[in-house]
Amino acid sequence: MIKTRFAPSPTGYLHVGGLRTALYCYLFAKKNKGKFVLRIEDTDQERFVEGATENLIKTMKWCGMDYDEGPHADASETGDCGPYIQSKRTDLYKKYADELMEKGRAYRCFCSKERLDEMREAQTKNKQAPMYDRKCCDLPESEIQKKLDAGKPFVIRQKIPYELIKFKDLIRGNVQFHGKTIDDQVLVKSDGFPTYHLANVVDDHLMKITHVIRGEEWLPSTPKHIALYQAFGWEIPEFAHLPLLLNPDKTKLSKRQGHVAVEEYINEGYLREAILNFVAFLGWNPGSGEEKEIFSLEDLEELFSIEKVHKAGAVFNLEKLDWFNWQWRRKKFEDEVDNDQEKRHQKLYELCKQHLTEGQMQNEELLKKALFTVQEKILQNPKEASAHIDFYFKLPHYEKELLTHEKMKVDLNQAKVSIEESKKSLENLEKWTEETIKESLTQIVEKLEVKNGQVFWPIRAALSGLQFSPGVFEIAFVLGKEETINRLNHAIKKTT
RNA sequence: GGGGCCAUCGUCUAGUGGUUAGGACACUAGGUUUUCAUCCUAGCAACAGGGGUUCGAUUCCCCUUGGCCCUACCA
Repeated sequence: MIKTRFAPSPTGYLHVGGLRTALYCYLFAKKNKGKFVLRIEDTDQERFVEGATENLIKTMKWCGMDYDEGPHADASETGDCGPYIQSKRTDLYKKYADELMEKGRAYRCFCSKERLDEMREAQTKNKQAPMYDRKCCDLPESEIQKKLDAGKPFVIRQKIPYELIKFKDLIRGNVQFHGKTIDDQVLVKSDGFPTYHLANVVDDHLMKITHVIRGEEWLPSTPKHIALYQAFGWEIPEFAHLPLLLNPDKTKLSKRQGHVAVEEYINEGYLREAILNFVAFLGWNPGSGEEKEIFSLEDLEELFSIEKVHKAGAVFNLEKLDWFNWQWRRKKFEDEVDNDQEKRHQKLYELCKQHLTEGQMQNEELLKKALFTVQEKILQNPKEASAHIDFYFKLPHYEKELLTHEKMKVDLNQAKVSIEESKKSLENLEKWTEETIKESLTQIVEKLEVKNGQVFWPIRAALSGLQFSPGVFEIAFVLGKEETINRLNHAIKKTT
C-alpha cells in the first residue's frame, strides 16, 4: 500500500510551494490508490505560532485535499500511530535517540554555542567547510557521567558514517554523497525536542510512509536520513525531490517578492481550481503532446505521474495564474448559470455584491441590468465591478472633448449633429429594447451619411461620460428612455 | 570555502539520433457592424558554450560557463 505524507511546519500559513508539494503527494497517493497523511512538524519551540496549525488545516480543506490520516478538527486521530503532531510525541523520539546511542550511531555533545561559533569561524577563515570536529564523539564514559551529574546541557548528534551514501531519487535518478562531507547532525536539541531529521525519519517509519515526496531543499540532507534508516535497520522509503518554486529572479520563492501564502491568493479572489491547476503545472505536465491545460483536481488524480515531474526549478508566474483564474471563472460561471438569464443575473450579483456601494445596492433593478453589461469584467475581476458600473447610477463629470474623436473624425460639430439627430429619433421610439435602439441609431448613420463611429462614439460618450464603457445600445437600454434623453440633452448643452 | 542539483522562446513547457523544434502565458499587428475588455487570426521569440561519439546531434558522453539549493540546538 502506497502512502505519502505532507509534513509542513506550522509557520502561520500554507506556502504556495508547500501547496504544490502537498498536491503532488496527494495526487501520487490518489493515482496509486494509496493513502495520504498530514503531519505537523512543530518541533521548533522558538518558532511556535498561535493558530498556525488550524490555519494550515483550514487551507488544505479549502483546496479540497482531504487526507486519510492526520490531525482533525475535533483533535481525534485515526490509525494507530497518531497523534500526527510531533510536539505531542517527544517521548517517542527520545527513546529512539537512546537506541541510536546504544548502537554507537549517535553521541552526546556538550559543546557550548560559543565553542561551536569559534570553531566554525576558524574553519571558514581557513577556507574549510564548517563542520563539527567530533570533540565529544569519543568522550570516556566517566567524563560523560561527570558532565551529566553536573547538569551540563547537551545535544545528541548523529555519527555520520564516513562512507559513500547512494540512493535513487524518483525524479533525479542516482544521487550520491560522501559521509565525510556531511556534518554530524544534531538529532535532539538541549531542550529535549528532536530536530527535523530525527522526528521525520522516525515518523515516516512508524507511519509506514512508502514515498517521501518533498522539496529539493531536502536533497542534501537525504543521506543523513538514509544513514538513520540504516542505523535503525529500517526499510528505506522511496524519495522524490521536487524542483523549487522560484522568484522571477530565479531565487527560491520568497515573501519579499510577492505573495507566498495560499490564503493571500484566496483573499485576492483566486479560485481553488485555478490555484491548483496553475500550481500543478509548475514542474509537471501530462506530457506526450497533450496540449490541454485546464484540468480539475479529479482530472489530475487520474493523470498525474511522478516520472513527468521536472528537475529544474520553475518561476512562479502570476500572469499565467491570472489566465488560469479567468478560464476557470468563466467555465464555472457558464456551468452554473446553465443558459438561464435569471440565474446569470443572480450569479453576477453574488460574485461582486461585497464590493458594491450602498447607492448601487439600493436600485436593484438597474443594478442587475448594469452588471450584465460588464459580465466579462466581473468574471475577470469582481472587485472592479463597482467602478465599471458606477456611471449608470451617476453620470460622471466630463469635458466636452470626450464627445469628440480624432481618428473617427468626430469633431464637436459632428458630435452635436449626431447627438441631436439621435435624440430626436430615440424620443419617438415606442419599444425600448437593445434591438430597437440599435435600429434607430443605425438609421441615423444612414441618414447623415457618416460612418458608424461618428454617431455611436459621441452617443456612447454622452451616455457614459467615460472614455471606455460597455456598448452604446446596451447602455441606452439599461439607462432607460428618460435617462438616456436627459444625458443626451446634457451633452447637447456642452456642445453649444 | 565545501557538497549537491539543474540547464529548450522573456515565463510555464512538448519533443526527437534526421522535425519548418510544437503548445500556453506575455508581447505586437489585424479582425470581431463605435471605445476598453472579451473573442478570433497572424506575427515575434528558444535547444548556454566548447569538445567528442555518429553518416547525422537540441537529443548520448565529457569539460566549461551559468543558475540554484544545502552547509543552524530552522524546517
